[in-house]
Amino acid sequence: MDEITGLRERKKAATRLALHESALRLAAEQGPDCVTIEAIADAANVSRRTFSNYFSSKEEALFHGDTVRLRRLLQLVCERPNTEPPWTALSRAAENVTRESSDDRDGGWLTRRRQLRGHPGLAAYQVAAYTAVERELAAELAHRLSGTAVELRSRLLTATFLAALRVAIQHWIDHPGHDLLEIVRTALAEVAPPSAAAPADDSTT
Amino acid sequence: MDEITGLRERKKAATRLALHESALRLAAEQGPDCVTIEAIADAANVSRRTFSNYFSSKEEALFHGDTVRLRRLLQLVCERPNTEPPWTALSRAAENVTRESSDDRDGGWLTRRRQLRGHPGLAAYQVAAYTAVERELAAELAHRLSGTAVELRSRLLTATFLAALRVAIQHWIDHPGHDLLEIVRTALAEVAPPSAAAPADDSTT
DNA sequence: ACCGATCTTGCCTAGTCGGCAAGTTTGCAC
DNA sequence: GTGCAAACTTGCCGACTAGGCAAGATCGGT
Repeated sequence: MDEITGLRERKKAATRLALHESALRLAAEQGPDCVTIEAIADAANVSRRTFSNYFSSKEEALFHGDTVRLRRLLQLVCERPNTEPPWTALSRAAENVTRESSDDRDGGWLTRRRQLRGHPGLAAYQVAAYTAVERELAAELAHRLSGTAVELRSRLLTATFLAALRVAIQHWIDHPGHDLLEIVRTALAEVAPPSAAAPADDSTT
Repeated sequence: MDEITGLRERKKAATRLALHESALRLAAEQGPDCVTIEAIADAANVSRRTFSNYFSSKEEALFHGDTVRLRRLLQLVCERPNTEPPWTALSRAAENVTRESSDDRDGGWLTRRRQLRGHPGLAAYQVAAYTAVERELAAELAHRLSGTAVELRSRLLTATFLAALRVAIQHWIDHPGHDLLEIVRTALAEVAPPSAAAPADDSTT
């Protein structure tokens, strides 16, 4: 990708990451509602106003990680060969992004995330992160479909896929000790459309 | 159900409905961001403070209709016989709630709703309404499942079903002139798990 | 008719969101 | 290096929101 970027871009990415991690840490420690934007900004050593330059709300900062992963997922799907059937492209991309994620998650991530579990007003924002890419992902899949009602079917495929992915990750957060990749595979297989033949278990990246 | 309620309950329902409809109308007319809570409250002839007694945000008021329908859906699913396979119970309940909805929607509903289409920050709240019932619905479905990983499978089933329902309705809003019930049927059939045999087309309510 | 529960309303505080205008940092061309 | 333009940070500001609290109004049951 864009390996080398200027100093400016790197600083921006650092600030955004610092804000995101401060938000996650503080929310896990004190509860999401007790944390003010000002506290998050302070923890990241920027002004309250700068926070607003990066995120439009506490919740957006909290789920920035999810947003990044989902955009990465979209990118991976776009990079898969056009000849690949839609569901296969989705599954392979999901497996890859799952593998990638397990690398750059630090130790405290799961713990903090688990402390935010079940908070009612928060789950909404997580789902919002998923639906934000839904239309773009559906548009990409539409290229790979043929037949009637392509638009409806691509949106259904995408929505189903994202829903399964979301449930898999939530299930993993709720039940410690399982292997995320395995849960993701199980979930995707469970909701795979009949059109998608049982995927051969080769690791053709 | 609870046919006869006291005056108090009826008044509460009326104000809640008035607030909801004022919100929908004003948001469609002036754009969702330009409308203040005060304006909505004024249009419904209550104080700004009373609005907060009913809804915790503009968006919650906007999508109150969706929330009601989804809770009704949950109720219908619970009322279906326990012997019915999960996906059948879901599909039948969805068809019924769709039929019911087409009655009590006034003429301007679809028009107003279409004007809110595509607003980015708004779609998030709609999805939130769906996920609010997801866990409850999954819990009900868990009773009807057997085998391994009941929790994961019931959540997957629910998430898939709700995603399909949401996409169907959005598709109907985006593309005027189609029959909602038909779109819902098509969508549900498209994502039906292989375990659910093609449903016989009898109208056993 | 009365009382207690519940609902409405206004007041008030803390917090959020985003425009604006300095002041500062970065990228780049010379 | 120097200088300039674009982009970023920051504080200040006003409009809006969320929700606690208490006074008054309304409803339901006896």
